[in-house]
Amino acid sequence: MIQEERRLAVLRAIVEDYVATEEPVGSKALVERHGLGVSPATVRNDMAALEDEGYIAQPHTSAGRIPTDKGYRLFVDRLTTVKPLSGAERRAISTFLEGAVDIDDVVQRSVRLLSQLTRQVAVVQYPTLSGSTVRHVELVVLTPERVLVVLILSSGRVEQRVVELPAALDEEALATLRSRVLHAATGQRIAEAMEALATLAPDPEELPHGAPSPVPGADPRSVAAVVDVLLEAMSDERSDQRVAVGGAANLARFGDSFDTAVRPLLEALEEHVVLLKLIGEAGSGGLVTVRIGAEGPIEQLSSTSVVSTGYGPGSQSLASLGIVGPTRMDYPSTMAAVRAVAGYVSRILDEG
Amino acid sequence: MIQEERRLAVLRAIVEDYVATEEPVGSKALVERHGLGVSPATVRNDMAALEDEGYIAQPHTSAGRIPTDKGYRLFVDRLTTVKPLSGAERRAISTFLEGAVDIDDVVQRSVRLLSQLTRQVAVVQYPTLSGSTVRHVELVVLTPERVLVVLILSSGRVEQRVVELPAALDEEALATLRSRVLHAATGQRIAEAMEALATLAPDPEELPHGAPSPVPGADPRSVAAVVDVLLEAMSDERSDQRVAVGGAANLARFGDSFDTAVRPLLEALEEHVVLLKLIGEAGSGGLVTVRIGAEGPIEQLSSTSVVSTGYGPGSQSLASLGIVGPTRMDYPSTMAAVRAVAGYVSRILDEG
DNA sequence: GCTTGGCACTCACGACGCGCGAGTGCCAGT
DNA sequence: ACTGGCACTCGCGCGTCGTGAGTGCCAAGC
Repeated sequence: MIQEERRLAVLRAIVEDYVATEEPVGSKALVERHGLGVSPATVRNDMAALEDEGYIAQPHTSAGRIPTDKGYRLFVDRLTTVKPLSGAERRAISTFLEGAVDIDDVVQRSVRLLSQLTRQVAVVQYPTLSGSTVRHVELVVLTPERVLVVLILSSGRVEQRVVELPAALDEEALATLRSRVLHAATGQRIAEAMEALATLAPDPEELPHGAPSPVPGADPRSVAAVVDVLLEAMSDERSDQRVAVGGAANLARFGDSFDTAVRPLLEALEEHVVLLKLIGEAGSGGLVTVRIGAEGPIEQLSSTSVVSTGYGPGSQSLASLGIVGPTRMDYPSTMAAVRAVAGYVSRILDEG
Repeated sequence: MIQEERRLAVLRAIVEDYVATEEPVGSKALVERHGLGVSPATVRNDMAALEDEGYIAQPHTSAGRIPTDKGYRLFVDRLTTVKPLSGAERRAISTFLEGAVDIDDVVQRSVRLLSQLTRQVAVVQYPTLSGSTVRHVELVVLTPERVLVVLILSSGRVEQRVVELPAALDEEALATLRSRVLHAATGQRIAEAMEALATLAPDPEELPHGAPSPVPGADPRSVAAVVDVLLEAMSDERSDQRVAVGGAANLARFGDSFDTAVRPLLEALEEHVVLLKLIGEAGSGGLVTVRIGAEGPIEQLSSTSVVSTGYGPGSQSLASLGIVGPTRMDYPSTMAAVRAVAGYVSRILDEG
């Protein structure tokens, strides 16, 4: 075995041992637990070299070594062997997700599943609207002045709003409005649907005097109210940033460093926008992104890692899901779990 | 001042000081910080008496005293002076809740608000279905074999499900079904609506042979599918136990006793059923329930207190909301905040 | 030139001991 | 019934010290 090769083996062993024991690992323990076939002294030399290159560090002089962020990075990039999930795990995933009744349920189950599989804090973004198309729009009369607007998207998401009409619409006018809206929106992508809808309720100032109303027989103010609500629902401002979080109890396993690690993370978990930044920008199609320590966008979370990926029907990536945990985590298993859950969820979205 | 009276004053002072400083409070500090008008020695005698009766305890010999659960109980029952919210707080509550667009939004905003006002972990139950009535049911055709069922309740909640029909329904059959369903359910309370709906899709075995179908022209299997979904949506199994949680970051302020207090609480926060048991059984109509320490139903949470109350439109109590925190908390302010938020939310539900 | 055994060195950690001081309980005096 | 005085208790912080895991380096060996 060549030197360079063994050094990497040593690094891998250090990472694995440290992840398992949570304690700095020394040269002697290393050769005992892994069949390296060399003496502790040799390992010590390798460790000194690895330390020079910045892959490992010692918390204080004459203690064992722990991997640095750079060390974890190398480990993840070059030293991980794919660690397939057990059959039981795969079965658990599929049966657990099969039972979901709607998209919200899928997301909630995924969060739970992910946090249990990885024993970390799981974060799942609700599918974004922007990528999907409008499948159906329905207007339901509640009272003459109140209409329920239902928006159904190809992602499976259903948004509903109640609109207070400034002026009552009779059945006929409503039927006209319904058909115009359906014609404008159905089958379109969100952005296109929004443009088309906007023409139904033009700004009165811009309309040439005496020009025919886009929706004959209906009070323009009521039409505008309905359209506004639809546009608002589509503008994904709210839905875009919805995330589900689960497994916060796993934070208890951080054990040490409550203030430096757990507290900022707890705070971040409440800020959904921040969470999205964390797990966003994820690869898709089986590509799992790993962000180690300070590589992430948030300074306070420099002692945590993020493992995330995109998911969505087909091969598109409508949203992200992932986990947040200590840099000291079992990357191979975690990455496998994240990838598997994303895969199953994507498949379910395909079917829905 | 009579003895008995002063003893209570001493207990109140101990509670207030301990809540403020988080440290055992001694006799000398007491007379200095509160104008008790007696000497430390006298206070010591009173403290000894209070300790005999079980209201206070010392963590170890010759340390200051801290209130026991029994002490907090007496404090809450007899010694709290109503502590009205500041004008700024009242304004913050109302403007923050005004902006809500639907019932989910109201709940989420309430959680956030509560956790910020009290600096504790806030829990808000989504309004229960059982107390409310059916306002509207709509059937929307997606494809000939798929129908979207929308259920709108007086509580403002909207449930929607997609039904796969075993056999296609034509427009006419669907119209018939729609009118029958509306007739059976609209305006009824949930339980009544469920009974009425059940008659629309009777068990074929029980139906006398040749009897007319309740919904002529529609395939009974498809009718059954739609009715089943409606029944399921109404059976509140899912909605009943939905809760929103917020302010977990405030757990960081527990400081000491991570394992005994924070960990079990974190675990409980994930179990919505457990949470409901915690904040449930709450008084309504301005009555705030306080559960101190081991008074609660959950053994592991014996060092936490729960302050909760019911809320809902009118004076009914559709659901509960409250906070969970250390037994050492500022009860007067917390109770005021919980009561105020419940009041505002109830009023918003009235208007909706 | 890598590897290995040997050896002196370092330093975190837990145990032990000690003095301080806040706080108590009790008693005698008013 | 309250108060001042006084002896007593005991947790806490602090410095000391021994232990042992682990290191770095060197000289010998393959």
